[in-house]
Amino acid sequence: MAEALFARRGFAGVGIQEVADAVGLGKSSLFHHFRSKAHLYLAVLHRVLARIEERLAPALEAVGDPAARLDACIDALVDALAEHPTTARLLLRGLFEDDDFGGGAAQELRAAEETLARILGRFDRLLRDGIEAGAFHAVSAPHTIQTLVGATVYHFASGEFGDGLLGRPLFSAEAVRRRKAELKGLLRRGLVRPTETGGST
Amino acid sequence: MAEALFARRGFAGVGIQEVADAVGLGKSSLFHHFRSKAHLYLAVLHRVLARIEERLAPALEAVGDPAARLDACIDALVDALAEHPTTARLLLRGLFEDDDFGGGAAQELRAAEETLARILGRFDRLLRDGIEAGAFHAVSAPHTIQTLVGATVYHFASGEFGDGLLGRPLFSAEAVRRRKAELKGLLRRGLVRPTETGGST
DNA sequence: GTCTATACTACGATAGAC
DNA sequence: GTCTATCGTAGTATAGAC
Repeated sequence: MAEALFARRGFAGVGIQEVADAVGLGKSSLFHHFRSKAHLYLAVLHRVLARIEERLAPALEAVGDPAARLDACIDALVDALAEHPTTARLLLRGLFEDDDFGGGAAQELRAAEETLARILGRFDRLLRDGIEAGAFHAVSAPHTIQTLVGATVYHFASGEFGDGLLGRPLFSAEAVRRRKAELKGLLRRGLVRPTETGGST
Repeated sequence: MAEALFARRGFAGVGIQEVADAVGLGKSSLFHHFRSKAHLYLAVLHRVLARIEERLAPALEAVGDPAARLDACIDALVDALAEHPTTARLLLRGLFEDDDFGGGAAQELRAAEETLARILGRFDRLLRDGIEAGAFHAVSAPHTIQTLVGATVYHFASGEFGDGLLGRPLFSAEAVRRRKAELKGLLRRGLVRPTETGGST
């Protein structure tokens, strides 16, 4: 699959030939389905973003206690990223990489950017609502989003390095479960304001 | 500088020609200083890692209250990453990217990996010491390191995306100052255990 | 230590047969 | 819709003059 190749080595690091071999076609056949390499790459990226958005939608649209909503979002995001080892890497590349797509695929680029903006806009609203309601500490929403992205997307994109650090595969069921627990624990203590009724001690 | 080029577009995305033009030399002259493109890239990466280690050393070697040491490390790490816009991007690539350096530059690759391991080993010890001393909550040290890396390295590597999210340049003095404050606040509440004397409320 | 020239390969992309 | 063949460019790397 082209997705795995681009996730591992990025837009510039993968050749059309390689993709063609992986899907069992000739180079030229790929150009019949995608006008250029940039179109192919952006189509793959957008598909990943759409999948994330779909997985996150229920949790992001839920109503109720902000802290509970946040927990649900963390669970959904981690589940979405842990589903395929390629997802986080591709997403991380889309976030920080500054490839030159030549302007020919401007429409596909904007489609991906808009999907990303929709997802982040909902996270932003969740955080701001929670702060306004007094459920969260008065943090900066953008900075918290960045921390959240780093703690999830980067984590599952860290590949062999992450495996070595954890001492076990990043995508093992145990490591995924632990990631959720660690992250929710940190946020519950660090972001959620203690309620009046019943201290934690 | 080659550092800026590799930071922006990665190992595969930059050509020797481009680097040569940037430093005002001919292509062939570069091969006189570096045996191959991989050697050049890894030399750049290692230099960045060494710079980080140098900047972090004082904070990591300090003694005293674990919470204060952690704060000092956050400050030092953010300062190091904020010094040049290329540092975090190059570092992030080194962490998650899986380029094929052809095995010819195995020695340079190991040198970079060892420097990275030294830095992370010290962070690991700081966290474990703090947990053992009862100053930190009983979190997973590797997971916390991943969160920390994501919250710092990813953040300063996020480029235009981060600029847009924050509404101001990532590397502006105000944004850097805010990053430190947000991060230290999250960790003080989320990682550091409240002391017996004097609750926060 | 830097240059020109070149070898050789791979790249993205196109044309046209089937 | 897939193929073979090919174009033009750019890639890494080497050889050898200065």
